[in-house]
Amino acid sequence: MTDQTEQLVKFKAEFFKALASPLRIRILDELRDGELTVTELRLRLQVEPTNISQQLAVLRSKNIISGRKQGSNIYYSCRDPAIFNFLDAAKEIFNNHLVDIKGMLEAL
Amino acid sequence: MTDQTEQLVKFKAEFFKALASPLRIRILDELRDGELTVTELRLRLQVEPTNISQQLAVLRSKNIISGRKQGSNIYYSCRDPAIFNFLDAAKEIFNNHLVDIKGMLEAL
DNA sequence: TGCACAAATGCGTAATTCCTCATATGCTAT
DNA sequence: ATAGCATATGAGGAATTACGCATTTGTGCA
Repeated sequence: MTDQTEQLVKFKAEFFKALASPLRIRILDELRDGELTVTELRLRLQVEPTNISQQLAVLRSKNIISGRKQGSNIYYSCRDPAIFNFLDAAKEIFNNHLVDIKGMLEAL
Repeated sequence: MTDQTEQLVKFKAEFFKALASPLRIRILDELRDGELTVTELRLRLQVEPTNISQQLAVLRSKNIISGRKQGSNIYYSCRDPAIFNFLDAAKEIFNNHLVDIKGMLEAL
């Protein structure tokens, strides 16, 4: 395995890790329709602003979102709409058969 | 947010978490061309068999791979080829602009 | 039965992650 | 300047994860 391939695999893993959090997925889902501030996110998701900030920092560090500063607010948005396709593709895989969603729903 | 949506988000996160490991990604890449045993995987990846077994257990627990027992060997394979499309889709996103691959390659 | 190999499991430790609290920075308006 | 809001950052604890080692289970063969 070459160094470059190894680096690429690491980057892939980092990318997946960035998505591997319920709160971060919910944040990204909220950003589907456009940019939002921390305050708006916190109101919609009912989560501590500090927590929102930290998860945004994770997504920022992986270049998944970016912030536009205006006044005392920062408007966050997704850098690449392909991310949303990606999240939806995950759902497709669930629907296929990977996860026993049927069992999950029945258990509720 | 309904309970069902919340559960779905958790499942998504779990799924991404399963992919968020360089070793697990490498294992899946090896399984692209067909099933392999732990021994074959360990020889190809140069990793302790225990470690391989553990990562296979993670992938198994998320229903991403499954094992077929034959004699004293267990042949592992990916349950859904869509997984590979999924991994490749991640690469597409990198190529777009999410991760600064160019900088990464130059740093080598 | 006993031995050798394949694979899984349990345990211990170091590292990481999530979340909360407290504090700091930056902007706005008075 | 000072007060107040928006956001970020740092420290801490609880929970989770990764990896190595030792042990166990299961299979095939002498």
